[in-house]
Amino acid sequence: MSERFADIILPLPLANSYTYKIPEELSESVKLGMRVVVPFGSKKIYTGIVRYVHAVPPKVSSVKEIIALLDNAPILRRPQLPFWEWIANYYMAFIGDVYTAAVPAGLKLESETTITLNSDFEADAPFSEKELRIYNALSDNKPHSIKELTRITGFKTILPTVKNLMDQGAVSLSEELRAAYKPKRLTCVRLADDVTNDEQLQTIFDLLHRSKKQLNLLMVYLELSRHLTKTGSREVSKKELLEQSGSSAAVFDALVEKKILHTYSKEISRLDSTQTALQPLAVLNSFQKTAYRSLLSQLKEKNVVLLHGVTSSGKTEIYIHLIAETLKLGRQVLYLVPEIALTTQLTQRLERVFGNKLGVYHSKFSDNERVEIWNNLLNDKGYEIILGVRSSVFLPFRDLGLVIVDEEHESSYKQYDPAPRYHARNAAIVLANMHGAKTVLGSATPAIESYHNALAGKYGLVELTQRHEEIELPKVQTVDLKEAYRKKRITGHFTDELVEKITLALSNKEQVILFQNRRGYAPYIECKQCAYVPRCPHCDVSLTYHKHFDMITCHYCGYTSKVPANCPSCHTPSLQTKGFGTEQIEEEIHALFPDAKAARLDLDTVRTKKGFEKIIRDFESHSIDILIGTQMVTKGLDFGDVSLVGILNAGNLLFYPDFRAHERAFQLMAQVSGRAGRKSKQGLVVLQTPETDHPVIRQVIAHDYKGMFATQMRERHDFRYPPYFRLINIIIRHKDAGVNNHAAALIADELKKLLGTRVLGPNNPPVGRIQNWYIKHILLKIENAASPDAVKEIIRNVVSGIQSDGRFKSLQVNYDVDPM
DNA sequence: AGCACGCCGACT
DNA sequence: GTCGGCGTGCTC
Repeated sequence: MSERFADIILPLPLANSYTYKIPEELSESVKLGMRVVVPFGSKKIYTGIVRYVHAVPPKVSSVKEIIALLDNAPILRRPQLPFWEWIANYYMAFIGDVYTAAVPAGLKLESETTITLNSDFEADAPFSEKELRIYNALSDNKPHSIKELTRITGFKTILPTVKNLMDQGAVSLSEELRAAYKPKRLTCVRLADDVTNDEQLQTIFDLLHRSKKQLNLLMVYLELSRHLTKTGSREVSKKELLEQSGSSAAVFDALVEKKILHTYSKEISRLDSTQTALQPLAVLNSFQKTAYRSLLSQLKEKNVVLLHGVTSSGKTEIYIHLIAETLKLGRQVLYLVPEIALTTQLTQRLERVFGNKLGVYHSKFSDNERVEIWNNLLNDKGYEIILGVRSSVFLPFRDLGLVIVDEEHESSYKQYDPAPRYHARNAAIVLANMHGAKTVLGSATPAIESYHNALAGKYGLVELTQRHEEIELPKVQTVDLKEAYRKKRITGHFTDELVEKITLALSNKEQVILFQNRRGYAPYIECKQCAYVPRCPHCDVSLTYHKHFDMITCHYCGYTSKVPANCPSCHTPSLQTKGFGTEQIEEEIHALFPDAKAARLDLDTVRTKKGFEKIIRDFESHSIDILIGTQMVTKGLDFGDVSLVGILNAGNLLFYPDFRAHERAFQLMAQVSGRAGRKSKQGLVVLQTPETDHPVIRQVIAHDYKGMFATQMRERHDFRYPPYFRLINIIIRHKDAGVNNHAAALIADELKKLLGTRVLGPNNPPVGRIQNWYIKHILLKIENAASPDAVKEIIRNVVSGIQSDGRFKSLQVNYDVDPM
């Protein structure tokens, strides 16, 4: 039989795929989408994905062999590989980076790759010296990683020898690699088998009449297990029993010893599937019904429909009805949400209706939990609905019928930091098309692009203008910050008007949300003598002050230092904090309203999965009166008793050097305003701004999304921005500022020769140096009619031309397609 | 990404 | 005279 080869995707930022020989014994079993273990370079072993199987030997002198096949069946399903390829191509990313982002780490262990001795091995030929050394190193019967073996034996390259040993059957890859994921187990308790009726139970009670604690524990068990009621029993865990009864493990052990209780181990899902009774679908109100019907009929015509519904119009209820319809057809649903923020309240709502058909996937989950979701989906164990953030577009769906992208305007759908720089909303639409599924985009303040697509007929459009339960849209009142400062009618960052309204709300036992967009306004230290500002030694930014630790930190590279006692420049003790963030607002609130309970909701207080939920619960239960937050408070949280929302400084939002600044400012202010208002009482928004007459401010006051849209479309057209043009940002980095400038200028010149005025720059990004890498940007504005593929090809050619120039060897070039 | 190879500074 | 710094190129 002829030799077979496989092209393998490696979890590395590499442009080319690598071809390996398929060992004879695996030639029948290696299939697309399966995981294989391959050697790469002199030392490393990676878990790769089979992309193609073919008979064409690669044009290299030596072809390595696949070491092992990890799967009996592919871990990727039908459209996943083409979907990865689409992302890599559209977003100009390496497919290896897509693989890294898509598959949980537990499914692609690499550096931990370990080797174990086979206990039943019998040698039929003597070992070579090298083989023996490795064999001996493993003779403690513990798994050892390739790295460890290299260290122990002192050999430079041990892989071929390890491979020989594997071929002889002496050693094999440890099971850890195959089963990196271990199911979680839980110790449960039940009554001994021979206790079947009340009479026997009575005997046990008599037996225990001297052992009060044991009797008590037993009673708690009977209660928890509902043994005494007729309506079915439930399982009780040992942990739960001990907690509920307050008993010690000794008391428990005594009952087990007496063979009254019996323990057993149970495999449990790490993902909470609380067994609550399912609720039927809620009845839609008449506005929702109309919208729902319109949605259904438009979904027949269009693949994508935009649901534009004001805050609190009950979009979620409509989604739930759509989900139920999709499930009836036996198809799956992907429900995308921007960040963890939404999931707390939403999970409960969906779980009440769909129970354990719901799987949740978000960034705070451990890798084991991610692997569990992946495997459950892959093996069709349960999940029919996935509620998840951005990266859940990569899960192995069997048959998607519906994709919901909630708060579709949210910029957190765009990944920036590690490549691939993909937009989950747009990628989800492509994924849905690959599945033959429909997509519903939902927002109270749609992205300009989405609303444009809807008006242009590319998407369907359904508008919901009525809030449920007759909640009126809030009244928005502006306060002129400039005037307040001039007339000294301001304390810290609170104008007299805002203080007055907060006082009123608190006296009515109503809750308050204060919004402070910290971005770009982080607190920093300044010398009041010489105006010196401490800056990061590796990046072009000033350091952010953290009062809590009394340290200054760089948000780009993590550089941290103590605050110097004296100014390093003029040596006087004149350093003081400047700017303000939520931390300072919280402090001012404590000074202004010492009796009110205030809490902060921002990245610092939400680091843990519990942190966010606790703050939200405390606010829901009125343990907190005032919630101070960043954008996080805007994300779809519903609280019943918020009567007042304060926006501390709209100027921070309006004067951003970004073509989306006004759109975002409107969205943020509209969304945070939407938190105000209760049944039968109109909410109030106090909007502090340096410019009360700014068009965006006027549109926020009037709740005029369409006005904002019209203004923005004019600007986008005049200045050649999306949705009229596509943007591609080229990010050029080098350790040497001069070389970087030179290279950027050459790339821009070359591109201008080919693409003319579509090329802008090189520009200086807001932060021109990060971790000692100097950065330049070149922005391309491509008309919609042009072929994006052709443009990307031109860019790649120009850049590779420059990179092959000896002067620009260590130049780094990255791309951001559709930058946010 | 990570590792080896290769060419220039501070040490036995 | 060597050890080791990180710049550069390659990995099927």
